[in-house]
Amino acid sequence: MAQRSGATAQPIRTAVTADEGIDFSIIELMYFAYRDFTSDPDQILAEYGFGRAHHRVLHFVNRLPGLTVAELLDVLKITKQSLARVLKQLIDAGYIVQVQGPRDRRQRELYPTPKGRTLTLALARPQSRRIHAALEGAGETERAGIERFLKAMVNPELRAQIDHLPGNTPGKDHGE
Amino acid sequence: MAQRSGATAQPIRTAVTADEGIDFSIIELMYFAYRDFTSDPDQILAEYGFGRAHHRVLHFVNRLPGLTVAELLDVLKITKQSLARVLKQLIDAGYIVQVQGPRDRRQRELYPTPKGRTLTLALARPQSRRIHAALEGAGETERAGIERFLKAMVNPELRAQIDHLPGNTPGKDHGE
DNA sequence: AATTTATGTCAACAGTGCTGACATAAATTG
DNA sequence: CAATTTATGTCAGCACTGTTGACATAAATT
Repeated sequence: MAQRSGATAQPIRTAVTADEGIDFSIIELMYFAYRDFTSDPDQILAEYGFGRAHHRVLHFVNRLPGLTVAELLDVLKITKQSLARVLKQLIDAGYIVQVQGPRDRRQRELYPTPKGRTLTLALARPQSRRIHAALEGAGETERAGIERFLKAMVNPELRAQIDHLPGNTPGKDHGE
Repeated sequence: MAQRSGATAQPIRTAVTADEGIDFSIIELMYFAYRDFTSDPDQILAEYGFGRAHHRVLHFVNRLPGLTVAELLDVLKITKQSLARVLKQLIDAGYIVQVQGPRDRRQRELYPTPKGRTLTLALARPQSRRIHAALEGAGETERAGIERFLKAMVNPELRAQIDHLPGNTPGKDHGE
C-alpha cells in the first residue's frame, strides 16, 4: 500500500457530468476523434520506420513547398532539434530535398520529391476518407460550422497562419 | 550528401490542394485544433510532474468512478504497462484510490479522491472554456452537427462505448 | 570588422507508447 | 479438490518525439 499522510482519502463515487457547466462530452469526443483520426496514417508510417512527426513534416512541406526550416518550425511549434531528427531522415530517404535559398543562401527551402508527394497523398487518403464518411449527409452549412469550430479551437494568434495555407477560406473570425 | 540511387529526385514546386478530392483543410484543422486544445491542461500537468497520460486516466476515472483496471484499459486502448506507470503515480500521490471489487475480489475499482476530483475539474476548465468560446454564436443545431461529426470520426466499433459515458446522447448512428 | 541570423549538430533527458516474461491471488472448471 | 483461467501487478528493455543547452559554420547585416 502507498503511504498515507493523514486521514484516508475517501473515494468519490459520483461521476462528473456537467459540473460548473463543463463540457465533458466534447472534451472526450476530441480525444477519441483525434486518436482514431491518426491511427490510419500511423499504421502506414510504421511500415516505413517513420512516426507521426515525419507525417507532419511531409504534410506541410507538401502544402507549402519551398518553405524554409525556420518557417516550418514556426508552423509546427516544435524545437529545432525535434525537427532536425525527422527532417534528416526524410531527406536521406529521398522524400524531401533541400534547395539553397535564392535571396538568402543560408536558407534551405524544402520541397517534396515525387516519392515524398506520393507518400503524403497515401497518408492523407485514409484520413480524408474518414472525414468524408463523417460528413456523409452533412450539407455545406454543417461542414462550414465544423470548420469554423475547429479553427476557433486554435489559439487566436495562430489562426492567420492557417489562412495562408492553400485552399483555405480566410478568416471570418468575428465579423470582417 | 545522402546516397542517391539513380537520377536526382526533382523537387516538386506545386502545393497539394484538393488532389483526388483529398480534404487537406480539415486534416490540418484537426491537427492544429487538437494541439492547442491539449496545451492548457499540459501546462497545468507539468506543474504536478504529470503528463497527458495522467490526464486521461484522471478524466475517465472521474467520468466512470468505480471502473476496473481492465475496463480502463479498454477505454484508453493502451497496454497494461503504459497504464500501470501513470496509475501507480496517481495512486501514490493520492489522486486516485483502489477499492477491492465487491463481487470479484481480484478486481480493483478505481475512484477519484477529492483531490483527484479537484484536479480533474481544474484540467477540464480551460478546455471547456475553449470549447465554449469556439461555440460562441453557434446554435443548438450547429453544436449537434459538431458532436455528430466528432463521433463519426471515431472507429465504428468504439462508438457504443462513448454512449455509455454519463450525459451523452446515445447514438443516432445511422437510423436506429 | 564585428555582429546577427539561419541552419546544423551533439549530448542528455522526459513522457508515453510498445513487447515479452513472470508472479500472485482469486475465480472458475472439470 | 486440483487444475486452469482471469485480473492485476511488476520487471526489463526499446522506440518515438518532445525538451534544453551548448557549440559550429556560413552568410547576411551593421
